[in-house]
Amino acid sequence: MTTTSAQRPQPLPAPPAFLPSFPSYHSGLLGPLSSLHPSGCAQNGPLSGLQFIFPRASRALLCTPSFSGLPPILPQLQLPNLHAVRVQINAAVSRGLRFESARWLAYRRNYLSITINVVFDIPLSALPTPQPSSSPLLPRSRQTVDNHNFSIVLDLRNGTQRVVRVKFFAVTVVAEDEVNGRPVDLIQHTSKRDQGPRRKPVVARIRPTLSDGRLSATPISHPASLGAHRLLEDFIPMDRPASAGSSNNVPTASSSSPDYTAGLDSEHDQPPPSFDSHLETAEVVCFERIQFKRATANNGRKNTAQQMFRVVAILYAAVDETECFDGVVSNAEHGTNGIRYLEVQRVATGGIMVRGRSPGHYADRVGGGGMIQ
DNA sequence: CTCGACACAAAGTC
DNA sequence: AGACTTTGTGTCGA
Repeated sequence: MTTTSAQRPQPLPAPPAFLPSFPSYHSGLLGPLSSLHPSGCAQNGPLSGLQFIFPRASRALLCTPSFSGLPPILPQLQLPNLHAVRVQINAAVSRGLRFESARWLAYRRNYLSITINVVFDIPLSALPTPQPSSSPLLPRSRQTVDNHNFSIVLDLRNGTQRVVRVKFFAVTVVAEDEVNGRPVDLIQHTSKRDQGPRRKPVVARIRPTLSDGRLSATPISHPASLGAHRLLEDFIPMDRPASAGSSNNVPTASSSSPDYTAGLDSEHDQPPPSFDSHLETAEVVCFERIQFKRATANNGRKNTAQQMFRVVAILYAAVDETECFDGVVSNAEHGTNGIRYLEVQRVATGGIMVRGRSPGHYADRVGGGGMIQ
């Protein structure tokens, strides 16, 4: 049976037309400020878990759940002069979620876009030389970490500590069960969707920006702005060096490169961690074409526990693996070329209900959202 | 029931 | 304006 336009439900409804009347923030680190980003994106939220981004020009109003973080436990990030660094991860689900019946709702087969940037809160007076003078015309909030060395204080098994130099920073996005924290697979498609490979979101290098005690001055920007590193076609294999001419605009995945397209195709193998091998780093990383691999259980069923997932953005500090051999490291990933990724901080959304079937399946149910079984 | 695959069609882009 | 691309989702079989 063919699908007619009359049968085909409308795409995602317009996000809520109301706006929060007061500003609030991504994490507890932030102070009060309503800001206008250089990109032209003002940002407010959350209001009852809502966060709004107002993109430049005529793009539709975006709507994202707010991400919140727990205080980092270990390791501690610091400057060479031992000045501690506060970290803020700004993350947004800039596409793919609806807010319906007072909860966030996703469809397993619809794409999510997740945008991340990272701000280090450091008094500029605490920065050792060289000061970030390479960009004197940029606002302070746009200055990056490039000219500075950061270190991680690593606890060792013998009870002492070691200061380990950070080679670079990286972020990734994962999902988990809201209640028990068990991992929930995310998959990333290429533009070929079903015809192309699928795999876990990569661990992508990122260049944090610096804030002089004004973390909220650098909100997340829309991925279309600021030259965000858009991980659209980012299917470069872990061990293949990035070519100098590689471009994110050129699809790199194809059926002729099967060696790195296995990804999640095998249900029997746990997919290995994937690491973005781009030498280029960006201040904003956007993971696009992300899907939940499975739906939540008991969607809308009465008298059953509604399972919820959450999206988690993680910041890693990449260090030399040889310096971690006797370290007490709980959350870390092994990279390639002797790199170890130590988790610095993570932020997560609240619960998201993920529907596994088409919207039409739910449309004629009571309340438009509940499966009554 | 769930999930992957195939398919159609609307909207966006070139 | 038309072709092509992208993506939401209807449907079906395993």
